[in-house]
Formats: sequence, C-alpha cells, structure tokens
Amino acid sequence: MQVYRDLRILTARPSPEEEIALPHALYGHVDAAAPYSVARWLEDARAAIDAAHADGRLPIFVGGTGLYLSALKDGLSAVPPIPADIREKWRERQRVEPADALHAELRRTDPQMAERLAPSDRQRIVRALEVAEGTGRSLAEWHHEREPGPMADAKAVRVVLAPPRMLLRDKIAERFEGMFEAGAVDEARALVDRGLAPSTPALKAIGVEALSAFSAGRLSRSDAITQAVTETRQYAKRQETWFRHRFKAWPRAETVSDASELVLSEMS
RNA sequence: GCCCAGGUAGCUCAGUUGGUAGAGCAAGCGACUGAAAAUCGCUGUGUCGGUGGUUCGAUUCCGCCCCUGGGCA
Repeated sequence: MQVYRDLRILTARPSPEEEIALPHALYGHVDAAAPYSVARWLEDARAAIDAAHADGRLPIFVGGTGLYLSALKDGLSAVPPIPADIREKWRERQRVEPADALHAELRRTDPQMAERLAPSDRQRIVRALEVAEGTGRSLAEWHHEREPGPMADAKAVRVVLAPPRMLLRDKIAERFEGMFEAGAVDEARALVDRGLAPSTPALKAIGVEALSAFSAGRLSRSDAITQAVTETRQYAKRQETWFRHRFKAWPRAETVSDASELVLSEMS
C-alpha cells in the first residue's frame, strides 16, 4: 500500500525529511489507478537492490506485508501475465456472481485448486480461474515451479518487532489520530473522488472507506476513527500470525518485543 | 409523582407457550504464490438487573425494589 502515491498520510509513508536524510525506494512510486502486484514489486525491488549495491549501500526492507517480504527470498511461481481481457472478465464475474457459483465453475475447470480453496474465497477462486483460462494449466501446477526471489542467495537478518498487544493497541490509536490531524480525511476523499473502479487495491487501504464515509457525513468522527483503528488492529494481528508461522526461508530470525533490546544476529 | 417501553455475551439485539440461551459485530486462533492494509476458515463467551413468591424446576409467570429511555404532569 505504501507504494501508492495518493496515500502518503494514510499509509504512514516516510516523511520528506526522512527521505532526504536517507535514500528511500519503492514508496509512493505508483499511481493508485495502476495495476500493481507482488510480481511487479519484486521487479522493482530487484532494481532497487541493484542500485543500492552499486552505491555500496545496504538495502533494508521495512514493512508489514508478509507475502511481499517472503517473496523476497522464496520468490514466486513463473505464471505468465494473464491477458487483461481475461482478468477483466473474471473480476466482473467476481463482482456479480455468488462465491459458490464461481467455486462450482472452478471445480469444472480446475478441480485441484477447487479442492484447495474455500468455496467462499472469491478472490483466490477468481485468480485460479483466470490462471486456468489464461495459461491452460492449473495454478497448483505452477506452484511447483517457483523462481527464486531477488534475495534468495543474500545474507540477511530478519527482525520482527512484536510489542505486547496492549502497547500495540495504544500506538495504533495514537497513530491514526495523528493521521486524522495531518489531513487524512482530505487524502481519502481525494482518492475516492478519482472515481476509480471499486476493486482498485488502493481504495482498500485502511482508513479510506471510514474517512470518506465521515467526509460524506455518513459516519461521525469518532465512529470513523474507531472503525479505522479496529481495522488496523486486525491487520496487525494478521501480520503477527504470518510472521509467527511463515518465515521458513529466514532460519535464524530474531523476534523482539522491545525495540530497545534489538539484537541483530548475522545469518546466511 | 403517574403512565409506557426496556434491562440477556465486551457492544447492538433475538429468544425461551417454564426444563439455565443465540446471532451480528468486537475478541482469540489459523490459512495465505501477481488485489495482500487484500481474501478466507475455526473458536469461546453469560449470576438472562436485584430480591421475594408460585412451581419438581423461574432468565421465562406474579409482587416489590433498582436502573435507563420516552410521555404526562
């Protein structure tokens, strides 16, 4: 989400001063209307890593998106890009058809993936459908062919910050209040006013819906803040789950609950 | 003061023709391969306002009391 230009405040991007003090990359470099994905981010990351190395600098990846961070080492499958018309077709069907109908369709075209996916998980069902149609192969087969990520052979240290829940809750509420003060409402409304397709990922950034509802008078200030803060807490919890269970490629990682006790250990 | 409507899960509420209760949300746990701040799965919650009575048995019926909201004065 931090890649979207339109969301400086809501996405808690580094400030202009911070960006001057240290070189930053991959922040706000994408227009909210542009289609973006892990695959594109991996390409961008590869270029940024090369640029940093060319400058003799050490790249540091900061973020909370488990899938993106994992892909840095684990990579992705080499699924070719799906033609836009096929993507559009399935997204439209996702929008109008009930999940179980899509799942039934998947059972016909790709029983292997249908078996794996919950009948209610429209988003993944539709991805499986578009891959099956676009490539003629099951996504499950593609999964067997993983291409290494840009950090696959790199020496790296992983640090997970895992503060106590109570502290985290307070910080989240505090941070969102700050975003509100800093003009997040205008930012959310400006994005919504662009009239992008409802499925546009940037529109799903936490706070966009709540604050635009507030801006339109459909939600009180405190209800809007409560909603966004709750969503942030839920997201933070999902991150914890991911980091607890999913960093298999990063064998000797540190998990710290207090940043002042940060210990960095080298690993290969 | 009188009348009416309520008091059930953390919140909003449903329900029990008397056999101690259930939804949504929140919360906890989990999954995750090109939308990932997305998407999805699983789980529990309780002096049913208090107190007396009727009853084999009361959250449910009756009395009294307390609290909240509305109306009348």
